[in-house]
Amino acid sequence: MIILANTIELCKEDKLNITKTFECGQCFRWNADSAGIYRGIAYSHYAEIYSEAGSVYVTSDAPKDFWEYYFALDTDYDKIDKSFLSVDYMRECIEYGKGIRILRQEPWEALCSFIISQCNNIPRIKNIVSVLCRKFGDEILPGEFAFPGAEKIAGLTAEDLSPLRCGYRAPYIINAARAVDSGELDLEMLKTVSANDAISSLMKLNGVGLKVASCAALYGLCQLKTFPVDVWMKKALKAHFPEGFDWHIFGDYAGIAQQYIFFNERKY
DNA sequence: ACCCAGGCGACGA
DNA sequence: TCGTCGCATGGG
Repeated sequence: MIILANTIELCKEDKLNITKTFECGQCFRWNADSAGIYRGIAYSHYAEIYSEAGSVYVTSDAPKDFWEYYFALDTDYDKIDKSFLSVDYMRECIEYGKGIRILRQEPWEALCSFIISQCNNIPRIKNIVSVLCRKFGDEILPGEFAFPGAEKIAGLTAEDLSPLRCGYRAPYIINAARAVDSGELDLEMLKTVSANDAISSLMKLNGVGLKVASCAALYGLCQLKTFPVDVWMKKALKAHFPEGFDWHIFGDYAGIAQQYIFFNERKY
């Protein structure tokens, strides 16, 4: 039995749709039960989150401020959405994805998760991340494990990760953890530089190319200008946008446009 | 048996 | 700069 401190009303559900936000492919640690209650852990805070009667409620031991930060509730999505409407196709994407918010995930967790994501499918990514946490993360509540920090993974070998069954990605994970742990790669600092510089720094890691670096920057470094292009985005760009379309037209919040397009293409 | 999955890096042209 | 291929693993 898990005892949590308190339940808060976080915001109205027109501002935050938890199903879309958790299922749009940006995170791998939140799962709903049959009643639609999401359980997961962010920055070592376990939470239960649900929507009811027009509001989103959070039960956790973390203050409201923390969840406002995590869900980026200070960001004006209505205004940003409007800025995308110069591109015709965005109207249907925004309509379908309304209520998605780009989470401010823990930087190392985002980087590590998206290294795992390469050439993989979402259920298996979630499974590998789950085993990683259960095997190497701190048990913050009975049966609930935090994402293991880079300092923890840095002390392991690729063989130690064999229970994950993550194949050739294991050495990439170890190498990235060591770079972060040693300070050679300063993820907090990369929040403060340009999106392009952040991506370039991430791409110095073995096994981190443009796509993984873009996802780590967008989801873990608050770099909303980055626009990850994967197979789904390539498909979407080909099908719904003119030849030679340049996504930079979406400006400083291109990453949010990307999420709408991606979600509309995959149709969760 | 094949093919693919929110890719990457090495290689050859 | 471009296409091609191997890389582990598991599911359809």
